[in-house]
Amino acid sequence: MSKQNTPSLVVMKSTLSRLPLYYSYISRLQADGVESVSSALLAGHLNLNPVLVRKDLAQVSSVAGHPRTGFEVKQLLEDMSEYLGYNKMDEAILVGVGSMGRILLTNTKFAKFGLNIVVGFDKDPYLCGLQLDGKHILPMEKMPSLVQRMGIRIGIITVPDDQAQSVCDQMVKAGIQAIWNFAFVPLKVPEDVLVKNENLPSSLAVLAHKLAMRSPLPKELNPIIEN
Amino acid sequence: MSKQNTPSLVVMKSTLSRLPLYYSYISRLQADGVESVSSALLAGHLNLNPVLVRKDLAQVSSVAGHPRTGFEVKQLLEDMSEYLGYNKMDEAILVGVGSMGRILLTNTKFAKFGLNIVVGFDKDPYLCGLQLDGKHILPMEKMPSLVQRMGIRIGIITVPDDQAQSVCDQMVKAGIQAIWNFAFVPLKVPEDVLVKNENLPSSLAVLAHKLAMRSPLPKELNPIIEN
DNA sequence: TTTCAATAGATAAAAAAGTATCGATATGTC
DNA sequence: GACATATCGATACTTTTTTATCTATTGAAA
Repeated sequence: MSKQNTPSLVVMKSTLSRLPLYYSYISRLQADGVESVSSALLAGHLNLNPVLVRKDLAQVSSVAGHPRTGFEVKQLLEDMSEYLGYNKMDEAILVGVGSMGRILLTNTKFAKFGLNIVVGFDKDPYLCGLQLDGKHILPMEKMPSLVQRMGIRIGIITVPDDQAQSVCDQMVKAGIQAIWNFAFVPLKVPEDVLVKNENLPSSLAVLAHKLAMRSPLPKELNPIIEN
Repeated sequence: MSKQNTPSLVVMKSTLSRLPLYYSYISRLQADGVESVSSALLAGHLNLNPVLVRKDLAQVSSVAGHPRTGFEVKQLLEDMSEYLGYNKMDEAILVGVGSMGRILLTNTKFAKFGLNIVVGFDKDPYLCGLQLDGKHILPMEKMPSLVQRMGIRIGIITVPDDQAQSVCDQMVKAGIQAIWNFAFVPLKVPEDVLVKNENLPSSLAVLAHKLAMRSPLPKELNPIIEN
């Protein structure tokens, strides 16, 4: 679907979560010198329905795909990059420089996905002042002013569960508009603040339950792949 | 809904992913001495629709909720525990004792959720032989025999992306039936192997896109909370 | 040049997930 | 003891997401 066909301006959340997968795979294709890609190929590789992939691509591609060859890799990557905001970097702060916080803070891969975690905060005085791969760790007190001064909109919470709500409140007060929450507690936020929870127990529940269901009946024969 | 009303034996995946949230919250209630809980209370706390919560609970609760008071906390926790398999521990191995691997390997919280990561594997000879919080780290070569000997069915992949498929293949060959994949690559597996992907870029895409949409139009007024 | 298989795009159907509504029923209040 | 009300359970409905089907078009091979 090219833009003139009035694509639905509202993107499906599910589409959105698949796009990075497409992007990642197509990037690798490009690195291998491949110049065009079909939805069938993508679907096959990602265990998805080809029609679903086609519809997803239609949402983001600025040009129609060519019958018989598919989509041009270069153009498609540009469109997806644009669409996902991988070009214009979003800046974020992170609170809680524990083990998980460190992983996120020092993971260089986020830059590729348009996220720049500019600094980490922690209440531990022994951590404050240190740097991890060039990322400063500052005391919590400095959070509000930095957020405001830099106009930062995204906050990442990687503190222990029992401190998450308090940190969340401080973030909101400082002006943070979107929170990526790695603590396994629901956060209470004002209506205009966005929260995305990352929770492993939920994922695990799905996996474990399916595995448990498996034993009695051999069931279906298609590979079951969950994102 | 009590069991006699022929509850749909197929559980919604979405229900399954919410159950741990209920469980966690209700556990805290119990710790506070609360003895019964209503779907409205749960819903309010978790930003969900009360009807949705009620339907979820109906799937797992062995007894009907009481009008006016809701569900008995003790019984409900037992039912959920049973349902989610938090009682009977699943054993798992983990491959890739890097930063992420270490978090999972040493996180004591998984035990509460019915997962026991018994050992970590790594190809780095300097890591092998060490222990992390009592969890041994062994060389990859020992993986197949251990998996077979202990009848382990779950494998966790926390290696760099470019090694994930290879590790996956080895796991499958060893007899692993379900894989929890923390690498950001799709895994090719036989049709009878279960894969659950954990991918941060997908989550990020949803968050970032919603945030981007936010700026132009102030839009809705309800808090937007994603799991 | 003609034929043909692969592919996109569009539309329709189905499945999954979530929401609204209503009557029934305990529980506490008057 | 009657009544008001919070809550459940069931049904019906809506929305979202996925899948199926059909047509047109294109590029490559015969």
